[in-house]
Amino acid sequence: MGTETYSISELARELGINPSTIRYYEHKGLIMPGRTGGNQRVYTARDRARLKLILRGKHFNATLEQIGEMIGPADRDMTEKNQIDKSLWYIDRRMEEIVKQKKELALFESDLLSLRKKLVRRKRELAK
Amino acid sequence: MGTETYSISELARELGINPSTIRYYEHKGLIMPGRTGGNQRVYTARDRARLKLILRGKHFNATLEQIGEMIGPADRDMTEKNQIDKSLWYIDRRMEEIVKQKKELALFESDLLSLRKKLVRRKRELAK
DNA sequence: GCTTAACTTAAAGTTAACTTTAAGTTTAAT
DNA sequence: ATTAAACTTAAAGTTAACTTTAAGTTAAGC
Repeated sequence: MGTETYSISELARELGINPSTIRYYEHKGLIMPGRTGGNQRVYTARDRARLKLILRGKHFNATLEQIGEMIGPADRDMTEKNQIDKSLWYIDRRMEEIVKQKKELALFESDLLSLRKKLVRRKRELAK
Repeated sequence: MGTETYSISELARELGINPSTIRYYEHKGLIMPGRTGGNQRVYTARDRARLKLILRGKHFNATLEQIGEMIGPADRDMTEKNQIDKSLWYIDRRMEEIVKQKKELALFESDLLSLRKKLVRRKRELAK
């Protein structure tokens, strides 16, 4: 029942990142896990989902700051209309960028393909 | 007739980057423009094409080092079979990554969409 | 010929995003 | 109860990719 929690190193191992990186994200305000009696960090499924979202965003060039703006502050429970509107605004901007990125990706792919062709042709020249 | 050349600042302006950035790429071995009698850099159409390729690669996460490996050294005229094979190998690796990147992009897009939905729902809750 | 914008180099400075370190504290296993 | 692994903080260190600076040199317009 939705009560599974993780220590920082479990989560880090699962996500393939350094525990320090997770602490760094916290330092930057992107997550805010709970603590045990002895002050050690405890991560919930929600924290894990946030982290995955952060990593996915990172994977194609969003800065941590942009990601923070999209997913909203970690502490607040997103109960304020203003905050929701702000997040929505950033999400919509990012969606526009995704469209652009898709186009750029296609262009780069075709650039690479034509570079590839050129190289193959040159190689054939050399072989003869 | 294919003889158009550019100064560093012309090229920088056209590409929307800092002249220092172009010098930095040269420092890293990615381009190697000619020089005037007075030692100032002269860029050809070929240099310009290389730069555009670098910028496009950058736009979605290739490091300068990876780019350098794909497009080959700036000085050599790509007349050596080994060098061509090396470039081809890196190009093919990058193409594989492009496929992955496309998938990730789609995943991120759907993550963002579901985050968006959640936010809209919560906003509606607050409004009632 | 003079001025000034654009260029030259090499080195230092900047920023984002970590990563490492040091010196201690907590938890888990025996 | 002891030991070792995992944790804690704050600060310093690292890396890539620039950007800025300083002290000159070259080129273009008048």
